[in-house]
Amino acid sequence: MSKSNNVYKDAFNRCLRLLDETQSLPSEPELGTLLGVSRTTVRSILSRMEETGLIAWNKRNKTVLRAPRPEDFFPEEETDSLAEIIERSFMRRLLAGGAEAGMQINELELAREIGVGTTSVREFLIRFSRFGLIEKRRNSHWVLKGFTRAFALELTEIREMFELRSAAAFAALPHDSAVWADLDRLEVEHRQLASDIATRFNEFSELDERFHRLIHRASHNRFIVDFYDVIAMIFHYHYQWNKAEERQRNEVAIQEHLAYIAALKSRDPAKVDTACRKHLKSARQTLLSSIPEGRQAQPAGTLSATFVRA
Amino acid sequence: MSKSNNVYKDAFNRCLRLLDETQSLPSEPELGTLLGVSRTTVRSILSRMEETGLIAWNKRNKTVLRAPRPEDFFPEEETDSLAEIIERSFMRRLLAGGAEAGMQINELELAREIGVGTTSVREFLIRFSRFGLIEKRRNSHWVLKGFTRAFALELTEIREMFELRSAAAFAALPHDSAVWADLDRLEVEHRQLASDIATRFNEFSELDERFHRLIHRASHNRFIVDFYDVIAMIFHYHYQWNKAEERQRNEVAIQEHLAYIAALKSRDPAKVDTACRKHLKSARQTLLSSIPEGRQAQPAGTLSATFVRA
DNA sequence: GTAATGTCTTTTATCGTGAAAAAACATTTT
DNA sequence: AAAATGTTTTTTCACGATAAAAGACATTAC
Repeated sequence: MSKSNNVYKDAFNRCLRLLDETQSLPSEPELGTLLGVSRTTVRSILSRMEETGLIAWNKRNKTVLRAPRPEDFFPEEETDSLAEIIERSFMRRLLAGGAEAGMQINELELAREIGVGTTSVREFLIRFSRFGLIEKRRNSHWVLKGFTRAFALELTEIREMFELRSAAAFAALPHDSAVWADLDRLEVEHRQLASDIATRFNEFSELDERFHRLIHRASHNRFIVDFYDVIAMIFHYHYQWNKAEERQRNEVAIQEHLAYIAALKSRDPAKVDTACRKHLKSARQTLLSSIPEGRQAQPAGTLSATFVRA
Repeated sequence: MSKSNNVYKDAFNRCLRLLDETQSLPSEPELGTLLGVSRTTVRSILSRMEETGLIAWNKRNKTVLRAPRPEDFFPEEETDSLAEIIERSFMRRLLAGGAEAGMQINELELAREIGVGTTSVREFLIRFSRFGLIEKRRNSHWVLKGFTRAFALELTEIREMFELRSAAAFAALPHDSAVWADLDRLEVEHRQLASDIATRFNEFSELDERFHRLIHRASHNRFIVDFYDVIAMIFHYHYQWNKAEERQRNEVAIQEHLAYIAALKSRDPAKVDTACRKHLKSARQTLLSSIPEGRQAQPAGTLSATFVRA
């Protein structure tokens, strides 16, 4: 089957949305930059749009003929990259229960169950290993370390160390730094979300990530910045997993963020430290409360073969 | 060509060295544990040893017939795993000069030059990416970030954060913890090396790694423990690269380690902090001094095609 | 009956291959 | 001549296949 053309399909869908806004599309290189793909892919997209009567295409002229209809779009599930598919599938198994620490992970079985090649699974596992949830035995299988309380505590320990340092660095940034404008914009977004919390509370997790990434970036340290990938990944699945009291949790977090932002703007190290610690403490609490120690295993019969008892 | 049998060859060589010490070899499972390989590999080894007249093998009886000769060993270079070969080759290019930040890394070219498949190179690059020296552009090539002064500073910043915390945790460990015996043994080894420094100064880097890993382990945090892989990797190549004043540097480091060990044994947090800081400071100095900012690029003609100007 | 050996099965490591996508080069248009 | 389009080449991504190595099961030895 070689390679799926999800890059093309995803870019095509995104390009369709552009059609609503304009009468004619920009040049090929410009479209490429806009969509984040090469000109080769742009031309494939344009070809199909011409074929399906969406545009008239003649050299530099790309006139929009009609608005896109739902059936013009490629199905959502065909636009995901293999890596995303594998990650989702793997995380579902990991969080579904029955995945206890010490179990073996079978590459071949995982590949079969997801319906992909072993190479993709191997590469995924290698990439995934930096999250500290799995470990490789030399010349042999992977071992699951488990999404345990210990894991959450180790993760938050580093997070707190890194964020306190980043926040201090942030507050020390010169007045003319561009980050202050970024922070102002994020503050506005926080206030907007706070006032619409009843309907939009599920938009918080995305805002949360952008806010913390901005702060971590102030460290100017690639290891700190990169570590946020681990946190983001865990929180992403954690948010999906634990919907209990989501609205209230997010409401509290927004207020903590606003206090945190105010402290940063004061540029007073002590205030920053206090606000940061307070928020990190409740973030840790939230994460820990979602990990019931001694999670019950599923009946053996329904247990997927991906994770195998050692 | 599929898979090389380097596991077998390496284990065979190690098993040859066992022959000197005993009259007869232990059971197959026991040998497997000893050599860190499966029984399948053990049996291959025994088969060959029988064929070449090294042992007489009949079921449980594995009698040594003669001492191994140099020609019995497999050549060293055939015992390396592909990952090691690729890493060495990659690092040589990286440190050889001409590899400037921003250059593109070409998987296919790298694979061709080393003489391996692209899959192995891809997997290596994914694993290697956690060291922070390269970065992947989505759907595209890898970008070299360069072994620069900035990299060294970011690395040491994290190292210092982690080691200070680990050292404090170490000193707080209960008296009956097994680590104190480990520390005592390391202290003895340090003293021995110090007295033989003239001839054995090059053995320090291995001792250095063991010492720091022991300390980091006291953090009981997988992210801290794993991060030492990054440090170890950089120092490993750094030691190979920068041989200037190696003996004197190591002599100083040993004394700092001994002071550090004494501080740990005192279990006085303030003393530990001071000794740790002092050592980390000179370690950073050493690393930084080996990175000449604005390293000169080689003439374009001799430049390997692995790294390509963007 | 425990622990070894002997045999068979499964999994991992690596390659070559081919399609998707990017990138490079050549040509045309404004 | 700068920037677009048209064309060709190269690289990345993903797969199935195969030998090495691990692991599981069956049998034998102590």
